[in-house]
Amino acid sequence: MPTSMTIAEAALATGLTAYTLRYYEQIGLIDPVPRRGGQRVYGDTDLRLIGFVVRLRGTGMSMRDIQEYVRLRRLGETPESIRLRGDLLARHAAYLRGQLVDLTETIARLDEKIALYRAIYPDEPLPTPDTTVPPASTADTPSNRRKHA
Amino acid sequence: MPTSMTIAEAALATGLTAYTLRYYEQIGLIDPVPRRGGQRVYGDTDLRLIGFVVRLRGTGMSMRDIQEYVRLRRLGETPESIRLRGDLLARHAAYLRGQLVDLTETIARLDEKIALYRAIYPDEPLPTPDTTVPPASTADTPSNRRKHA
DNA sequence: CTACCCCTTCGAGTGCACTCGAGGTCAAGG
DNA sequence: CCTTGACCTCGAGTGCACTCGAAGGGGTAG
Repeated sequence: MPTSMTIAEAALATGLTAYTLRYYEQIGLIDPVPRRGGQRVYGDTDLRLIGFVVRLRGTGMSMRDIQEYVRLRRLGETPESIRLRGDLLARHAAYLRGQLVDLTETIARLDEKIALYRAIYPDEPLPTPDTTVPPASTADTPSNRRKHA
Repeated sequence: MPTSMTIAEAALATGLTAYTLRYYEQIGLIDPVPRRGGQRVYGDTDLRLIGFVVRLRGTGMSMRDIQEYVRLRRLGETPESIRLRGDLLARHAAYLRGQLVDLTETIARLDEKIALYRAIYPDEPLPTPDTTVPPASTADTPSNRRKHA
């Protein structure tokens, strides 16, 4: 059976709030969700698009560009639409590659500075800056992670 | 001779606007800049701190955390201040490592999707997604690059 | 039939990070 | 001396991305 969720369930599943889901639909960041008895019913495809949109937002694509992407999707599988979507995503990928470099550099600088500080007052046994991933503790107030970097 | 710049020059040098420099000072994101005849005179150390702050902002540290960092700096080289600064930076570094992973994953997914699109209508000779860095073309309207991701 | 609950729309409010304009000061050049 | 230009402060305005409350509706349980 195809999943079919209420807005509250979809909110749970996507990590967004019901408010935000309605807002995203209103501004065309996601396609209009089909209604039953006036109420939104979220299906698999809706959920997948939302997930993708959230990921794009999370990596800093502007609402405007995402709106454009979703608009192109609605046009169907025409050569034009497909080419433009590819271009849009390719541009964002290029942007992300740039970020990756900046990020790496910033991490290196921070590690240097931290090492300096620790060298002066090493109360804690320096936690060797390796490549494993501690569960990102900055940012993220309860219930609303947003904006990757 | 130590550099000493007007606010306009400092703006040029940091890539911020004069408005933003005053704003950052006002909210304590940077230390108060010394005045001569009422006008701000930016020296090397000011510029260096601003550069660091811009980098932190660029990688998504909140204004609040940066304010805290700068406040700690102003307390001088006490054990307390140094330890707390180290912790603050270490937390941000951990956060960035998390981002790095997300970013890498998103790039991989985008490349997949792009390859799919290109496979359907390959008008352009697929630009092999390698690790070199094309000059990040998304975002960045003239004069005001902001917010990394 | 009445509660109850979750849903609906609409419009207003919030917080962040700038961004700008008005009105004033000051130092250098003509 | 007077103008010019860059700077100053203060307060208000902007754009983004939510976030919320009020008022009302539909469907199921008792």
